[in-house]
Amino acid sequence: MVPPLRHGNRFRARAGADSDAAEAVCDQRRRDGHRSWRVHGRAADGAHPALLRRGLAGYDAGPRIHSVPAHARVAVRGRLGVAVCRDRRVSPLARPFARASRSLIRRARPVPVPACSLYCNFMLRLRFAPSPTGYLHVGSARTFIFNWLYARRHGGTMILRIDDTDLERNTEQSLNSIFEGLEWLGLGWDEQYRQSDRLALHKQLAEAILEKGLAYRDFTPADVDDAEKTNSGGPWLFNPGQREIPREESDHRAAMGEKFVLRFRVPREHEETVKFHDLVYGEQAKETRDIEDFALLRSNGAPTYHLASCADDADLRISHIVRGQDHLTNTFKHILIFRAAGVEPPAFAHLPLLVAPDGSKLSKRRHGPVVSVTTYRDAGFLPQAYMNFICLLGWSPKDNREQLSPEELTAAFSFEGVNKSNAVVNFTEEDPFDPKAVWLNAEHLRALAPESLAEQLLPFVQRDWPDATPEKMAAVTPLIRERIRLLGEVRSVADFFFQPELAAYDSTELIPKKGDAALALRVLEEARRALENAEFTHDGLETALRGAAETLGIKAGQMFEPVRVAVCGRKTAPPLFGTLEVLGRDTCLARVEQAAAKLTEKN
RNA sequence: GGCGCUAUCGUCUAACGGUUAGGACAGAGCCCUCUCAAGGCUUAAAUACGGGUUCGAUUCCCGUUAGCGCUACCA
Repeated sequence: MVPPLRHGNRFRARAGADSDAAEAVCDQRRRDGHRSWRVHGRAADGAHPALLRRGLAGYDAGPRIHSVPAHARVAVRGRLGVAVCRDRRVSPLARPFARASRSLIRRARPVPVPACSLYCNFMLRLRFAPSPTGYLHVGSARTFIFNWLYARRHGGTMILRIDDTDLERNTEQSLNSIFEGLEWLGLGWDEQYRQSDRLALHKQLAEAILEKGLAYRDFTPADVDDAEKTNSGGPWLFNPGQREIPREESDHRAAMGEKFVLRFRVPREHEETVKFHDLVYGEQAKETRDIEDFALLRSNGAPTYHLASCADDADLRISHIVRGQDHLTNTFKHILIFRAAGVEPPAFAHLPLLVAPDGSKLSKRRHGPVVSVTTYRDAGFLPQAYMNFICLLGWSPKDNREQLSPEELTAAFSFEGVNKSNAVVNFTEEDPFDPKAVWLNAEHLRALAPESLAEQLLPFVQRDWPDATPEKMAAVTPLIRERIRLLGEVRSVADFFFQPELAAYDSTELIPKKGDAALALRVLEEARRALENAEFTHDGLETALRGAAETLGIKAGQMFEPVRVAVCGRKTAPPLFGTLEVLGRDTCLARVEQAAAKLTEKN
């Protein structure tokens, strides 16, 4: 049986003996009757000194552990920590995920640790419980993020639980896609469970509820009730006759192998109101006469979502359930289950839904890949920008800030700021991304150090030009960083840097404003001379080309235009002198000569 | 149908009884400028509707309308 919730201790993490050393040990122990576990945090070289001082390195490495090791040792590396799971021993519950976990750990990126978690709060346990029936979509991602934010904000524990009780609809592919999405977000979690590993627990709870007389067996065959249910006008509450079957008869029929659904016996003897306080929606109440006798166990013996979810939430000591508003009315049923289990219900926070521009629910079938977070990843969104955007959907820091880093989000997050009405993700068929998301991404891109931006850009460039080098990328990056909004745009903005031969362009493009082909040719010839002799730096090139314009007696703009087209193959491009500098004298001369040839050919 | 939730510019949102209803994105215009961006300035744009309560309602209450959710042996 599920033991009642017990109040744990607020745990204050302490640094190791020498708080200035590059090693901090965080030794945590907890006994709750079900398991006890300890985590050793070992901060390797370069862990953030502030964290070491607070002794947080070990604990805050937590989010980097992607399994539930009974005894895990965690190393923290880098300025803000990448954890490496040193201990391969994985608890039986997590074993199915062990392989995925290792790859996640290998590829984990450092994640900023909020300055506000001054202690680890063992009371505070949040969970994200996706069901693997599709890819991770934006709404789920937001639910995950809000859970994570709240957990990190208050030093709690973040739990990932795969809700896969519906075996028929679950797919391995979907599971992978969820992990892919979460991996990209790079936020991590502390503990991980899979519901299908815990069926015994669910059955135990069902059993206990039946024993208490709070549930009954419904022997109505699955196909019978549908017709009656829908045409009866009022709400369906229960199948007639089934509630009253005496326990002995019920036991007997079950023993004889008759199929049944285990239903919760919602109290109907007298009027009663089920109440709870929602952190977002406030006081909620519903009459028991409006709640139907919902199923706990299906006729194949499998637990329903309601049962499995509550049993696990109780067993895992979940303190706050943060989930989509589509569960708001289900919560009354869950309260009833918790009550029947003899467990104090957790706190609830329901989140407004994310909807399509026409107000309909975001769905794969109707809206396509825009609902999947991997689409954003592939287009070149930065995870922190995506997180920023998604947080602003249904939540506000209330101080007019729009651009927030993950740390700032963590520090600012609270359920008070969560809005009650659904938020529209503004996309169209031509433009699959919300313009605000794109703008935020551009902002985050520019906030990145040039070196790390170059690093992120390189894989996108290499999709088209595998030979691109990090050095070249580093040189190009400053020229384009203000001209791209998504990492993926680098391919169309910087193509001429990486392409050996320029794509074909119309030679009339070379003709400057208020000029003709003859002028263009003169400009290119003068430019060639200038480029041959110029010092190949930004300033040297500017002096040379401006001088050339003067020699020809034309405006500087008329000079630059043909050169730009000759070198870039189009009129809109990054600033000219920097571009020439990066391209180098040989390439520039060759392209200018080619352009001149193009013009003469035509005449 | 029953029950529940929600309602501020095109979109995301602020204003928890007193504001010329604020900010951001997207749009328009101007400036800057070697093109394109970035940046700066300016501009247009909202309290769903009807009743109350109040000296005063975006804000509180009621109704209408609309949208969403739940109403499954899906989650």
